[in-house]
Amino acid sequence: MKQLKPTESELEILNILWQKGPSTVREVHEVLEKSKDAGYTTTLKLMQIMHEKGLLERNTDSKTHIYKASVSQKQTQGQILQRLIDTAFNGSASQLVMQALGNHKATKEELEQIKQYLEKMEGKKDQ
Amino acid sequence: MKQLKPTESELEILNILWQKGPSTVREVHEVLEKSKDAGYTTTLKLMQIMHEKGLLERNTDSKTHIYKASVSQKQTQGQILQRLIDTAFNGSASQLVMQALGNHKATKEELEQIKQYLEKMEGKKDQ
DNA sequence: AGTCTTGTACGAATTGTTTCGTAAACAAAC
DNA sequence: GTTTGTTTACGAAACAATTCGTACAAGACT
Repeated sequence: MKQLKPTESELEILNILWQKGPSTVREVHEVLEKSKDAGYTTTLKLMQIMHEKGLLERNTDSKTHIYKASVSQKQTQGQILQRLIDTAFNGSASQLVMQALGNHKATKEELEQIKQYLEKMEGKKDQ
Repeated sequence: MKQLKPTESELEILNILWQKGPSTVREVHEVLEKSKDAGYTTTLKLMQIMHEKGLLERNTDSKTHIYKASVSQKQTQGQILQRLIDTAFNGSASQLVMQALGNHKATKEELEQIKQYLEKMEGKKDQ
């Protein structure tokens, strides 16, 4: 499998497409604008490059092209985390997890959810 | 406080310095070499740039300079995670946590450690 | 002193990322 | 059918990150 490495800007776009599903450049751009200051053609160009790289697929049947992510959210997130764990967390996933929890004040419900998830994992390990 | 944003290569170097403490360029380079293919002067240049940016301090008393990280591990990790949560995890820290746990097959001990950490946090919340 | 080794400094080439101006295609509105 | 608006395409500029060649300094070793 290819090791595609989205840049920061590309990640923002991927994240939007993962949320919204297939979208036009304008739709993506309108979301992007809220958090970022860039022109329409900049977004367009980025998405064209992402298409060349294989990060996005597009349907060009109509004049207005429809783009969608061609990499899965799970897998991409996994790759990024793996790299981050290696480069900044000295290979320790649990260090990353605790740092994320500590800084971030999750709600009680979120914490509970994570705890259940942990128990499920421990259960699997014992079999 | 300034928002310093180490690049990927810079993070690798920071991570080494966080582990080893103050070190010479050669010491850092020798660790770096194991995981990466780059010449000595490349590492040197990187560390000089990091010094200019304020990411590293150095002692130039002797001919061979000694560098150390001037940003804290905790805070830097926190910033990076925050950015990552925003751009790739749609603002959800718990999504990141579960993804990290799921992909990464932590040891039983690590899982236990995280669970204890969670309980401690829940305890604090109730007060 | 002369050679060797190890180090820093500097500058430049290379590569990757981001940004946007401008032009051309196309359709809808007048 | 000409104007107006929306879209894609292309190219180049601006910026940032990475890499390394080369020169020079300093101490260590004959």
